[in-house]
Amino acid sequence: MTETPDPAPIPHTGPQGAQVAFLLAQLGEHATQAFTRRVAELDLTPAQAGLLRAVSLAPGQHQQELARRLGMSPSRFVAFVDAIEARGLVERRRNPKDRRFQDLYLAPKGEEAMRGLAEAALAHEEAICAGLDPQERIALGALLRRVAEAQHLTAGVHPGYRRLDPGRGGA
Amino acid sequence: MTETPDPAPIPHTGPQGAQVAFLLAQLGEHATQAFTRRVAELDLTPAQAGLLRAVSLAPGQHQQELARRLGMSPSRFVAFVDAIEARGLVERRRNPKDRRFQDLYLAPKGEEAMRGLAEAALAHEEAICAGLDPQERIALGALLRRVAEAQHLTAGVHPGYRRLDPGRGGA
DNA sequence: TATTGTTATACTCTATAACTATA
DNA sequence: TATAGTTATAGAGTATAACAATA
Repeated sequence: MTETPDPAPIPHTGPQGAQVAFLLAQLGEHATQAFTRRVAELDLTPAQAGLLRAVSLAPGQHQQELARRLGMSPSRFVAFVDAIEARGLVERRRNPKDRRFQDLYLAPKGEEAMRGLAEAALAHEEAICAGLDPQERIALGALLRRVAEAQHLTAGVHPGYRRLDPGRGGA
Repeated sequence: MTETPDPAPIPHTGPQGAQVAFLLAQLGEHATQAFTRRVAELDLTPAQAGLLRAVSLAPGQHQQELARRLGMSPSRFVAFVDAIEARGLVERRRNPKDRRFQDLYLAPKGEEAMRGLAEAALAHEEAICAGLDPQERIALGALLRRVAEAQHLTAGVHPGYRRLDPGRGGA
């Protein structure tokens, strides 16, 4: 009989050969989904949260610059910003020195959203780290930073924005 | 020219509030992409690798059972298996006791692919853990397992198979 | 002429739902 | 009648490429 001999689910990688790598992929996916649900309570997607944060960090960037950073095509970025602007979270302003540019600024409602996002991020961190004591969290953070550094992910690659690099479809 | 005032990229989460959670998301995405490129050298996608592994672990499961485990809809699973069967990696066999079932078995070329995947998984693990010494790898694995356990991810949720839970789009 | 932003078209991917065979 | 598998249709999401405005 077949009767599902082992009910253990199927990781995409052999747990024997790739323990840490698989755990990272699994937990990363989980963390991303959890964050997605959390910002959904603020009626935001992770990409929208990323844009608000980017604009908040450096107001006045123009669209193509932001699109490139978020890994979006310029054409997609237009509709993306349309929706956020329609909700009054960001403002487009023509750059007076070069009227081709549309510079983005945080609107008052956008700053309010940023405060909500900061709270959400804290709660998210707390939820993900549940089960670890403060020392362990520090140790884990340090190890993860080491790995990220070794992988040359020095700052941030904004997971979840791009689908797959078009130039990577090797072999 | 605007000259990109600060070259710092944009994480989707504030690095202040969510250090560990963000690192997990970032590294998980990175690990998944690296694995995707690696199995692409074997002309496989992560989902295909997952199916081969699932069939290898428990031969003779029928399609809907496998589809459910991999988080795919049955209809999508058909074309998915078609491609893998056409390449001679798996075999469909009608279950003689109940001819409605199509049971899946690994074909000889599929077993060969599994050996290649085992090698790839080892190399992948090594690449991801580069920069950590053996003790640190053990420590990191232990911490990650603790987190996974606390999140009730006891075994494996096969990241990268599903796009987003359809029932999760909460307000 | 070159570049930003925008729009329009086409394409890929996926799920929903109808259909066939078996029980 | 109910279930496994299959097929067909429709929908969402995306990128590529054409277009308009500004430099």
